[in-house]
Amino acid sequence: MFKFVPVILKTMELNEKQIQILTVAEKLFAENGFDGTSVRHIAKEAKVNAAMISYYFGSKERLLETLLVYRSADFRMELETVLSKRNSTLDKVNEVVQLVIRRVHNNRRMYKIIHFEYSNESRKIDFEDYINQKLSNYKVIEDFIKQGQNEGVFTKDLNIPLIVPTILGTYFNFYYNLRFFEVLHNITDEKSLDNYVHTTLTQHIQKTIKALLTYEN
Amino acid sequence: MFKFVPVILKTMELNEKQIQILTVAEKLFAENGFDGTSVRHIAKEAKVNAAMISYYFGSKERLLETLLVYRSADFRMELETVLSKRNSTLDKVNEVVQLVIRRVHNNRRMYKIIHFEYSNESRKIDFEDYINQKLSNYKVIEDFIKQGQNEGVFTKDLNIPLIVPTILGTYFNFYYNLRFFEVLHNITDEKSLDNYVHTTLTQHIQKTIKALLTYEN
DNA sequence: AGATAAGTTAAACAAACGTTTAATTTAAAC
DNA sequence: GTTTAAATTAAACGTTTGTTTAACTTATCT
Repeated sequence: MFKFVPVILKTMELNEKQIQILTVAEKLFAENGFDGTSVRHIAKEAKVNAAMISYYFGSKERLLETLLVYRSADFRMELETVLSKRNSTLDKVNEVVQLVIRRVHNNRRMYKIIHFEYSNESRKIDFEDYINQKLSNYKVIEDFIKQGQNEGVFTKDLNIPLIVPTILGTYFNFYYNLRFFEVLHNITDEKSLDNYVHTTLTQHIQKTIKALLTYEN
Repeated sequence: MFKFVPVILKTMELNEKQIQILTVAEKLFAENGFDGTSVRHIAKEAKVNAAMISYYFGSKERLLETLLVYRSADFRMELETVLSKRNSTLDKVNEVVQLVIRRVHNNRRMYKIIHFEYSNESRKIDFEDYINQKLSNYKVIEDFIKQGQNEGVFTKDLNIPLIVPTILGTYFNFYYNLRFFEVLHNITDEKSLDNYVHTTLTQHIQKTIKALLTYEN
């Protein structure tokens, strides 16, 4: 008769096996792209039968959507926590940059998938959650910068919507050309990559943003 | 008996039909990814028989390699021309940024393909030309910045290899999230996109880089 | 323990993939 | 004008694709 078909709701109660599949899928999607990754490849690496993916997620596309929701946790809260601390405005800039870089570095695989699939018109993936989260985060940043401008700490002549792209872009252009930069920077393994990102790269971006925010022509 | 198989040499003599195929392929690869684009799709859009692609390029992968070589013209020369002009160091910064952005914006589709396929380990595409060109361009930039430091115009405390990623990254993070930014910036068609990139976005990046280069802690 | 639902599997499905073949048309050379 | 090579085509090749089916095992519940 009727068979049970698991439907993943907004509540997202995922069992171990589902998380296992999502983790493997994220890795393979980021490495080989969505179209470059087959359901059988995911299944093999996750040590499950290929039919389990249709069974649990409905389809390969719904698997990706589930992954994006699963990884899109509450970044806005973290952001507001940092901004509500009682330190100087310029120290807050440092902390925000550090937080953002730590966040995107941890989720770099998911972001790579988004960057590639989001501008793909033949894809029917639902990116609404991603966009709403991005807009919400932007508003927090915008408020912070306008406040800094009113305090007289930041220059008035700023293109606020382009500040976040400078932060994220520097990171991702580094990441997307990693095979080029690892030669220049002695990055040999995951650990040295983490270390480089969290020290040298973060410092470069912090300095860039502080310079931009305080630059007077 | 033996059939003629065109081999594309370093000299790259491409006939009209080959260029037609390359142009369509570039568009589709950038839109749907390498794996998301089928040979039949390219053939249909370019109005040639699908077998012509194997006939002219050997394989789908060799088609991509040919495209990359075809698009990798002499950027280094342009760069050196700008840097040899007799204007101020800070004006040169503006000109270099403008040149770089114009260049990557014109070739944004090719760069998108590279960003996605370059970090794809299952791909056997040959990126040697791209890497060598990138290294060569980096050396020119490095020399210019060190010279500016010696002149006392730029700060000594700089991470030179990360300056180019800040320029390119800002552009590409904007481009990869275009569907997000076009809402904020009133970008409706190709023309308004070009205009935005060559004025507002370029100015933002110019200011960012000048601020960074002259920033003293 | 027996009944019902959930989980798991190998096999099969049609569709799409990149590439090759062989036949034919078009162009170039003499 | 005949010959030879290049260009073009439809059809077929063998794989691989995402998904479904139906049979089976395991777990849950009364």
